[in-house]
Formats: sequence, C-alpha cells, structure tokens
Amino acid sequence: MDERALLLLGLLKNQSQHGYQINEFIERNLGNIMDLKKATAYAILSRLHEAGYVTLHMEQDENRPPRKVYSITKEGEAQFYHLLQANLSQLEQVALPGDIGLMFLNYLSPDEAVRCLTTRLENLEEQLQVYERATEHANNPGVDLAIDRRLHLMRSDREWLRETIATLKARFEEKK
Amino acid sequence: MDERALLLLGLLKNQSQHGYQINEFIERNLGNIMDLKKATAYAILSRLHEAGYVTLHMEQDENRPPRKVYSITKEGEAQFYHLLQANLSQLEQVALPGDIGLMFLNYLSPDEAVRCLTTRLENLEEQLQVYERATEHANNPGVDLAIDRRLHLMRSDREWLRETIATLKARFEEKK
DNA sequence: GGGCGCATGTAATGAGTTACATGATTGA
DNA sequence: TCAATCATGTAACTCATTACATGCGCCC
Repeated sequence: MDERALLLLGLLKNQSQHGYQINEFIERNLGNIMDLKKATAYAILSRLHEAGYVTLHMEQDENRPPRKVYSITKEGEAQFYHLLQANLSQLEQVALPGDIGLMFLNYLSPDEAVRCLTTRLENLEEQLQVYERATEHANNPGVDLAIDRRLHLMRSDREWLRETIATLKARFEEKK
Repeated sequence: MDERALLLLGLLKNQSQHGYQINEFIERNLGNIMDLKKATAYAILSRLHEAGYVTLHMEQDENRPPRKVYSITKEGEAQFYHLLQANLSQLEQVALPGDIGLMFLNYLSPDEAVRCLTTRLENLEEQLQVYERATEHANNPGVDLAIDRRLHLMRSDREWLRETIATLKARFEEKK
C-alpha cells in the first residue's frame, strides 16, 4: 500500500486533482508500470484525506457531476518525502512467482520444459517490445527512469532464459 | 495463490507430509525465495483437501500431538502439472514497487537522490551475498535454478543502479 | 433511442498477515 | 521452573479486486 500512497501523493504534489482525473492519468500513462484499479484509487484517496495528508474541496462545471478535488497538505508533503526516501533506499523484495515453477522443472520431461520456457521467452519478448515502444513517447523523465530499469531487468531475464533453454536442449540432445 | 498451491502440491508430490513438516521445510530451505506464513500454509492445505487434490490421514507418535498427513491424489497430480506448465510458460508480471520512487526521483536534490540509491545499492549487495551463500549448500537442483535466476536479476539490477548513481553524480558535479 | 463519457462510490468477496490459544513433552 | 519444540489452528484485521449502482448529458 505504501507505494500506492506514494504515487497518489506524488501526483497530487504535482497538481491538485480529482479522482477521476488521477485514474485517467494512471491508466493512460502508467498502465505499463503500475496497476492500480479505480476503486482502489478512490479508496486510498479517502484514506489519505482521513489521515490529513490531503484536503478536498468540491468543484462543479455546470451540467457535469460534482468532483472532489484533492490537494496535498504540509503533512502530506512530509509523508511524501518520507515514503519517497524509504522507497528509494529500501531494497524491495520482489516476489518472483515464476521461481516456484523453476523449482519443479525436473518434474517435466526436458522437451516439455523447453517448450514451456520457450513460450515464456516469447511472452517476455512481446512485453519487451511494449516497453521499448513506451520509452519513445514517455513524457516524464522519472517515468523514463522506471521504464529504463524495467527494460534492463527484462533483458537480463531474457538472456538468462535463453541460456537456460540452451542448457536444457543440450542435455536433451545428449540423451538421444 | 496459484503459485503457493503449486509449491505445496509439489512438496506433497515428492512425499506425503503434515503441515508442520512442510512449514519447517519452507522456512529452512525456501525462506529466501518464498515467503509463505504458517497460518497461510495450513489454510491452503485445507483448501487443497476440500478441492480433492490431497487426502489426509491422521498419525500420532505417542506423547506427541496428532498430525494431519496429506498425500497428493491423482487429481492433485493433474492440477500440479497444469499449474506447473502455466507457471513456467506465463510471464509473471513482476510488480516492482521500487519503480514508483524512481518516478519521483527528481523531487529530491541530486545528493539526496544519490544517498538514497546508494543505500539501496548497499542493501542489494548484502542480499546478493545471502543468495551467493545460499547456492553453495542448496540441496535441490530446482532450487538452485531459481536462485540462479534471482542472482542473475539482482546482479543486473546492481549494474543498473551503479550506472544510474554514476549518472546522477556526474550531473551533480556538473552543477557546481 | 442507445451507448458512451463523466464522476463517484458501495458491497461482496477473497487472500494473506498478525496475534493469539492450546496443551503436552523435553532439556537446561 | 522456564523456555523451547511439536502441531494445530481460529479470529480479527487489512488490503485489493470485482461487480454493480447512480444519473446526467452528448452524439449518432
């Protein structure tokens, strides 16, 4: 939850916004690197308000539904810096669900294993292309940095996957 | 939840076990690559039993609490293979909470940013050593594979972090 | 007239964590 | 006698997701 609050506070620090606006922004610009459902965003905004990190005032264009415009407070700014430093300093423990399968790879026949990992590799390459395209028209230098890291990690994973598949194939050939 | 079920089914495929035993094994041997709380494991075992993927029979050594020993069923084996192939083939979408901070890096002064990322680098190096030591006395070739992947990814992240810090420092010097 | 866009949510569900409860035995 | 080990869980809680509800205006 911490990083979601960080994200929302960061967006509000940039400019006061209402929930719908924030959700639109996230969906359009951060869909790749963050997934945060709309209902969740609304809920977190309420929590931030309750905690005093943001204030809200209503706004209404005529003939439009009323909006709750949130603005960051002094306490919110402090919390933002606190969360930001923590987020940057701490090593996030990345859960890699894909590792569990690897643990049991030996329960598959070599060619089944190769087939599965090859599919994984294809998916990875597809995703890589998405991110490569994303860098081209990113607006924000910070977002670029985040995507750059992702690209780096994904390319490294691709490399590892290729090597692992090659090793498996070699073992497979050997057996024949 | 899928990968947790996969893990438990995999361990039970290897040998019938009771919950406590499984929890011990996970804590001792997989603590690094998986975190699964004991209460959660017990709960998942019940769910697997309800679903018919495992059977259970009671066992009791005298003077010891009774144990619920779980054994995998034919349906459980099928489910195991199904989950395994899915887990290996699909590209897991890794949530990288650390990316959110990167998005807002420009809200910190260059030297603050460098300080945070340097701390992160130190934490990363510490973790790397833990994994490097873990490979040495791993029992299982599958676990080795999973740790090998992690090492690969973490080293790549380290490299990226170093480069990023260097770039930031350069920009910092430039300004003086 | 029907569907989309705007703007907000609530309710139900599920998954996981934390903290706690139990109760016997074993070892320092 | 005090803590740890064995072995199981339950209850309360948090967090997020899904699906649904509302209601007006605009455009085809």
